[in-house]
Amino acid sequence: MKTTSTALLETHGQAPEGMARGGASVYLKLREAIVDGRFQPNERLVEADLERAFGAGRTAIRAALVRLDQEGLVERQPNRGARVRLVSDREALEIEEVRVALEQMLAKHAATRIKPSDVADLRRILEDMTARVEAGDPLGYSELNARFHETIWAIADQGVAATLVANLKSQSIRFQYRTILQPGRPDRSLREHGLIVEALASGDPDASEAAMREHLSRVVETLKQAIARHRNT
Amino acid sequence: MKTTSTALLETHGQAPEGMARGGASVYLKLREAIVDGRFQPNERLVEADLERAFGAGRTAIRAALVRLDQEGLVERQPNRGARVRLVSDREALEIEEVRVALEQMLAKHAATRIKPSDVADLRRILEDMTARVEAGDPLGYSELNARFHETIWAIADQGVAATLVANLKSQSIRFQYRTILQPGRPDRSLREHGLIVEALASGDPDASEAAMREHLSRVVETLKQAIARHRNT
DNA sequence: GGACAATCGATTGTCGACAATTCTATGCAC
DNA sequence: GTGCATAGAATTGTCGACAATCGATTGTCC
Repeated sequence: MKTTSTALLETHGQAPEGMARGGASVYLKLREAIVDGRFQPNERLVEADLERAFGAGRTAIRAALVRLDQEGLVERQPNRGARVRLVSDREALEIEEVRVALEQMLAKHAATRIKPSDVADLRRILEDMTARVEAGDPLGYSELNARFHETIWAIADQGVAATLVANLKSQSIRFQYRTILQPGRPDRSLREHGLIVEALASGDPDASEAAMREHLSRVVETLKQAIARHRNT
Repeated sequence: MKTTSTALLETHGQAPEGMARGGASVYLKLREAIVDGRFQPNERLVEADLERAFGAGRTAIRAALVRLDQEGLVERQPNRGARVRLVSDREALEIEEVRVALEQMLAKHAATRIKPSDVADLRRILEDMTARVEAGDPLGYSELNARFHETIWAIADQGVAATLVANLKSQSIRFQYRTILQPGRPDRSLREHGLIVEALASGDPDASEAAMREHLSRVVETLKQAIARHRNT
């Protein structure tokens, strides 16, 4: 299950040239492994192990770790190695708050640029989401949910904001199921997404921004409750 | 003229341990040099040269470049070295749009946490800003303007958002004078800042958010015009 | 003289070895 | 057994050397 398209991450990393030969992008492989959960939070990332695991030299591993550290997915302490960074409940909430702000803005811009074919795309995704809810498939729903939002980012054509929000998402991915698994949440979520599509389709920036704000504010609220129930700061 | 406090940048970089010995943080020194404009946009950053300039080993230089690349201040092309990244007019606008979204959100949160002493701090800065405008000192004004906003970030206590907005600012620092140097802009800017302080002082989140939005929207508008006049995409 | 190929210098990429540091386990005193 | 110092292993940090690549210059052919 590839969780996020890597396209947005390469905005200013090494260019995605034709072939990813040799140890060209250990970075991407390591990144995917972390985001997909193949490494646990706080798990140590020993360079020698990674060397064997990815068949790359230590130089490449080292560079990848520096990058991922700067990106916030990995935490490096001098002379003490690197670990998968554990994002706290508190920080997950902060991230979600930022997401609200950015996605609002993206929705506003999307409204001014949306084309009929884009509306069709969104409606199609919405239909699929409905099907998944009815099928009781939260995993599939989550996947489509991600695609829904990514589609809006693409329409907005604001590369800077899109990159940021994508990065934030990979950091907080561990928390994504805490919201959608709440009772009654899928149905409400679905309605909210519907309202977003309608607002966008009408081409009204303010309405679209408001609809997105409404939706994500509820997500934050749900997450807050889920975390309060779960306990630990 | 140190342009930005480095505190926010070390959120998850190497820890700012007691002594910055040897080549401990070539990263910070290089970063400062770039942000302060001691390297021109698009200027090549040859590792051997930097080695001599900073008295550090190539390993450290290399790590710093990787970090700065990930951060967006430097652009590295495989086998072709690193350059200071040139952010286009288009991208500067995108960055400013993101800043609007983030600072709105920060203002909203600041309103719910602000203490009387914070209000006093802001008012004091505002007075200094007024003095600089009257003295016709745009450089000093710009400096205080930065401090004004940073103070609000601190009050909001949203580390994630604050870090992002600080990073964005260092990327677009080259554009900061294009807005403030517009005729009539300082006076209007001053009034807008005054309204922000009042809204924050009243503790009203929505009013604070609105005031910040109003202010930064005008900044965006001004920048748009300045760029249109300046020509090049 | 201009287009193209070959060569050379400059620069980056990678590897291996060693130094420095941290972590673990062992031994010892009490 | 507990606390503490010490030795050894594991791991990271740094350096130097060499290979690979790129850019520019030179040389050659037409």
